[in-house]
Amino acid sequence: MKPVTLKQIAETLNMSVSTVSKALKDYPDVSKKTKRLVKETVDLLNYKPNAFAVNLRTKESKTIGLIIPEVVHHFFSSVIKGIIARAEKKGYLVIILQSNESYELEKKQIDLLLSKRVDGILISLANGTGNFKHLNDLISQDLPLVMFDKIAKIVNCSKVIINDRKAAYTATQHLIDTGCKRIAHFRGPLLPQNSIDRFLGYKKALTDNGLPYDPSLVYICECGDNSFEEGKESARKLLNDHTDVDGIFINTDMVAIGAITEFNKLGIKIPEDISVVGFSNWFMSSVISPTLTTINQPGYEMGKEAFKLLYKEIKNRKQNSPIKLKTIELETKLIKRGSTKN
Amino acid sequence: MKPVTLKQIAETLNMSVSTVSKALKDYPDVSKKTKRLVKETVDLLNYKPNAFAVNLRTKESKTIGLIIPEVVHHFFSSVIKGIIARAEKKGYLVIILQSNESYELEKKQIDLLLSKRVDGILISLANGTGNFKHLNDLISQDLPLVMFDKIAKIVNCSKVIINDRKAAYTATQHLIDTGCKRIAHFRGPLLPQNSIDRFLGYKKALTDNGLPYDPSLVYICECGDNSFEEGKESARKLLNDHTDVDGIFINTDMVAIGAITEFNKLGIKIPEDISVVGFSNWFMSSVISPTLTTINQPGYEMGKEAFKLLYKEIKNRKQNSPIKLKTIELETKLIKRGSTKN
DNA sequence: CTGAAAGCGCTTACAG
DNA sequence: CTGAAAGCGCTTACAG
Repeated sequence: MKPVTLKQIAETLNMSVSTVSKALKDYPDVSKKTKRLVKETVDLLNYKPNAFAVNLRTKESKTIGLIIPEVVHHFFSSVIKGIIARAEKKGYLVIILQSNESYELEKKQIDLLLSKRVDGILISLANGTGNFKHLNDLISQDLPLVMFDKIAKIVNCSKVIINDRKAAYTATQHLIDTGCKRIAHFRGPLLPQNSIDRFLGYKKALTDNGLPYDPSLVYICECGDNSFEEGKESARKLLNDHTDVDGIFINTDMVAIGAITEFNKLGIKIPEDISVVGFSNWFMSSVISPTLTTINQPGYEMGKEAFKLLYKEIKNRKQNSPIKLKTIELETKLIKRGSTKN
Repeated sequence: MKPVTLKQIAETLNMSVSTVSKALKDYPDVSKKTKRLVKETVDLLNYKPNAFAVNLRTKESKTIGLIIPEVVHHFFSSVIKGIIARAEKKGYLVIILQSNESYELEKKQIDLLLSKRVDGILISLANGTGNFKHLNDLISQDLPLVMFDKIAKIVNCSKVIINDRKAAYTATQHLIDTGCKRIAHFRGPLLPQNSIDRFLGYKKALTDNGLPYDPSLVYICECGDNSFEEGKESARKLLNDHTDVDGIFINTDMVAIGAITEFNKLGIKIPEDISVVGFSNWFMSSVISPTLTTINQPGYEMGKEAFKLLYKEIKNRKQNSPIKLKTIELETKLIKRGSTKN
């Protein structure tokens, strides 16, 4: 059963293809009667415009690309949900690609999306990405691009972020306020901007409060991702290296939960012996024992805002309106729970 | 900067568009020299075929649609990962849509994908879906369709499933084998086939072991999804209704973790007072305390297999080969942990 | 108000 | 080995 075409509608009605097309698009210079007739026949024959032809003519696909480091991840899957919810409302579909934190893959995927002629791209950078030519190429080709969460400051496009530095400062300040004097930091992998910013916030909170900054208290993740296992391992290392640490600010809830699990196993009391603050407010952080004090990171909203920005850029480009790049900073919040003292 | 077209390549080389096109596709009747020349120029000008035109000619989009009840979900996001990994290898892109467990949305999304002319559709049914006309329509339009996890047995298409009934039987048997005599079941929402099958497996294990089946021990989720809150609530209800229950088989790990959290809070000892078995082997089940005995449900593999089946169908249809529908049943496994007696 | 025509950028059967 | 031509199914500027 071949799909019905405009031509067939035209033939059944003894009209020209142009008239049928215009009737369907409610052109004002088509008679009411014709429009009615066309619409009836379209319903009757269950006509659906051939998207391929429409794309070719309009040079639009009504599809955007999304590149994300990892799909199986509480925060990112919330972002995805926000993006596709918003996109669907505006009639856009979302092609999703996973970079696995690899720069090489990310580059290839940008190319793929480009050759598919998506109308725009949303991206959260891979941890491995330290070179931004592939992104600047997009911009010079005038393809709307919005970065979110893991961004590169030097790339000249719209962004949706949180203030990682400020949030990390707040988290660390909370540890200090609840009596911690010797505060460690699990900072995650080296490259991504948000790891850097969270580290800087941690450091600034220390020095602002007159506490010495000690690099040996900062644990870097060599494996490249923020895993449960990493949390366990860093926790063990920390106990081995230091006996006086009374607080830790951890880059990500998943890692924090790993650390807590390990501390529980080793009989370290939280928060009595060591207080812990995580980051992201993953659902699980309210479930483990003790519950985890953390920073709420609004994933769903981030997805929504990122799509909204992209949509505006696509629209402006179509109307040749000037494009003003924008960086939206979403609010974070400290969620106090059982892993820190009252 | 407009994208480069075949025509421009042809002009720079003083060739016809046809020759350039054929050279690019390595037609055997084009001279080596021409091919070389064309490929050089293509690289030089950074030519990328216009996907819209290619789609229109070949009537293929090299894109498939994926409809999934919920993105923010450990099991489903693993499936997504498996699908896009496999799809990328075969040169297919994946458009992802979320039905929010709603039949109406699911129907609309099928329509959307149809009008986008995707090459095939992968779907896991919404809990709200009790009517299958929208799916049968796809089949009668000859669009490749593969269902996974939450399927409808009566729809005549390829499927990737686990044997929910058998897995539930194993889970319940394990409770019996470890000494439980009065076993409850949190069965989740009413409609989906896998809830039904897990319930049937539970029931059969009871009767096969000479234990009475008591409907008052089966808790149905009214809210329609399997949530942490539901687990807490059902746990409370259960304690209120019954004092002699010594084991529960729970539909999903998320719900089981809710229940365990509630039991922990109320001082119920697991597994001494009540043993608990979950379903899906979510990462978190190895982290909570006590760790959760559960059934491993291979999400990533399911995604991979589902795409492989769809790919084969797409290929066969192109070659007009006969299409043989297939149902793949993936292995599940009981993972014994701390929430059941040794 | 309606329709003929051009064209989007490819692919491919056909001719030479 | 190369190229002219038709056509995929639309949209839209233009003519009448």
